[in-house]
Amino acid sequence: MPCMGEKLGASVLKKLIPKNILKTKTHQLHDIQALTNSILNHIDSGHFKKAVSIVFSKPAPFPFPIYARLFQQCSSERAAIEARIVESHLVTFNPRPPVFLINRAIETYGKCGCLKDARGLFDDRRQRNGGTWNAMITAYSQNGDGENALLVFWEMHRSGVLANEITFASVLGSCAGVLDIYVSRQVHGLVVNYGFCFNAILASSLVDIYGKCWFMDDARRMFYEIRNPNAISWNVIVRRYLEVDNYEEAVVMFFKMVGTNVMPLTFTFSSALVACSNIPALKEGEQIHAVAVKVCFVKDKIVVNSLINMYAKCGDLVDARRLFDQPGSRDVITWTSIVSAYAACGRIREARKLFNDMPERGVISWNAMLVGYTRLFQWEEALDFIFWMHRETNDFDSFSLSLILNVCAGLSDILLGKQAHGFAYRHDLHSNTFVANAILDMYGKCGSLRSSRVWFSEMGHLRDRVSWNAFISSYARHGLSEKAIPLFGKMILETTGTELDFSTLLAACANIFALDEGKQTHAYMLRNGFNIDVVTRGALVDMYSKCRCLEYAIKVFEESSSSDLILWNSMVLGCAHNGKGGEVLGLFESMQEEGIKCDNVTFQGVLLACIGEGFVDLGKQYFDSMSKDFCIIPRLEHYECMIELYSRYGYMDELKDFVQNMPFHPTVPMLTRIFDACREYRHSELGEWAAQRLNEFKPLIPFQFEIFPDNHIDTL
DNA sequence: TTAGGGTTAG
Repeated sequence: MPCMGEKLGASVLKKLIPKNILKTKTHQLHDIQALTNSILNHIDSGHFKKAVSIVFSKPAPFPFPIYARLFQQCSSERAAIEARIVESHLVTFNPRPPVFLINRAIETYGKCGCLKDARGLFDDRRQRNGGTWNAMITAYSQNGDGENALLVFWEMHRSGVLANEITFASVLGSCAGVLDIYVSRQVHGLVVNYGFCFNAILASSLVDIYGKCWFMDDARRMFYEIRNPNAISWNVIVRRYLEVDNYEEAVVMFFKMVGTNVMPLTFTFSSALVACSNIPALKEGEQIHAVAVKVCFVKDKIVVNSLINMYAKCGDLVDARRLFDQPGSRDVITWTSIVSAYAACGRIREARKLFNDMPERGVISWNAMLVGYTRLFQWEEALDFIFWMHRETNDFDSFSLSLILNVCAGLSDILLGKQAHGFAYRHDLHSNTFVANAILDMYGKCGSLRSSRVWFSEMGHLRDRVSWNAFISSYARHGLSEKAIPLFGKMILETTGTELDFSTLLAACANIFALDEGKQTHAYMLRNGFNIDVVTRGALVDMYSKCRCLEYAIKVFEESSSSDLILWNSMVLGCAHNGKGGEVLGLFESMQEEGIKCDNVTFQGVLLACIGEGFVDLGKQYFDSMSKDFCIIPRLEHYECMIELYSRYGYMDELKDFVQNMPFHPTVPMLTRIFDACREYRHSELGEWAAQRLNEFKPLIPFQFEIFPDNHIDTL
């Protein structure tokens, strides 16, 4: 029953409004209500575009929440056309739409990548509040236009509009894109002034920015200012340490994170495992594996793939294989990881068997096999593989092409090399620095100094220190050191005097044993007050050692107390090449005492020292401890050293045992060395075996195949 | 109502 008041009100209304108008209005209201319901039903049943298609069926405004809902749908579906329809309806039937809906529209356009539409709405100054500024800054920031985001932010700041935490989140995101440290520091100052520096999101963004700018001290300081770092904060610090190549610290931070009971993200696991792979740090990798088991991440494909890689790179192929063999889904990355694991450590047959079984292959899978062949100098097999690759796929990238050029260089096949050069040219890969240097190296190793010269000149701005070294080495290889000397002048002109360039120059001197020029360079640096950093010092040690001036090399080395591995390796190899085996072993001991982690180069020096000094048993001990104690997979050169060690001192039984248990077939130089040793020490059984294997090698196949069937462009 | 990090293979 309606009450008296309602009855009275209704009768007054009836008297005031003419009967027909009231009827129309009521009708319209009913219509809009029906249409609104219909729109909402369409959205709820997943037919959002159908909902938008009927908005103009009645010439009247909707309640504001309906527009908000429609914009929200447009955002999540990235539907630009629909967004324009909704905005058009909004402004047509609402002469002054509320600011919050304008902000929604700007956000929606931002999400759809329509920055011009967003800016059009933003530029109507009559309707703006703080949210409008935020929406515009976010729109630019999310579309990778950090510069404009920052410009709008400075305009906002100048206009006296107060920023909030959301504003800074977008602004800092833009700083991370622009990577301008001066601007970033100014924004950091404002975050502090506004009192937002305890906001974990903003502080994590600052950690991210400093890390991306390689200011890790600032990043670390910022990180420790976060009261309760969350999973993203930890993820940022681990990732940033990884990307500045500070792998140890990335691993340390991962374990600190685990200690605080914050659940690591998949991203964090993969970053920490990559860091372990690069050190390499097997024990820590195993501990991360244990954490992954504990928090039930071992079913995650990315974590499993990262674990396989970690085990493989740390030399634990057994565990890598165990993970690969366990039931669960494998993808192309899982397969490529295991193929690469076998190929990289010389077990090329097993790698190939797995490769043949792959359900699908990507360019990286092909490249991984090719890396295996080239590391073992199996040029013929590599070439067959390239032919097969060419038949099966068109997917070649700059990495494949660099490897193909290495194979051409290994085979000294300039015709094939020129075809590869033509292929690079046609596919616009020749301007990639790696490819360009591989082309230069190929011409040098194939003996075409003229082509080297032309290509070196064409490389122009692409030239780097690798190019200079490759170019100058090709002169040295041709016994034309004198002709290389005038190049130094040009090189100095081109690479205007930073320490890095001096190290290039010194490396070039070392390559051609130009002691005088090396000394002059050293003197020039001292006279002109150039800082001798660790890289230059390594180059000086290397140059003096190669030029048989070990006394100077030691002096330069001893002037520094650096623990840089490359510098120590330069000294180790320098002593090894100058027949100072005792000093090498002394340096190796000092490295252990000072906690400097050895790598494969150090062990090469150590094994060379054992050869020089006749320490056969000790050499074997060092060889075994490489993988056992140092997680370093022996490379071809280490196997060569062991063969030389046994051959030179007549340890024929040990030689036989060693050679027949190698994870790959011996190369021609290895077989030749074994054969010679067998003749010298009269070991007919092994000698016959070596001779038989040598006879199996056919002479190099003369050029008869067309890898790249199109006409090649001979740019030279 | 609106922010941050961004994955593994050569």
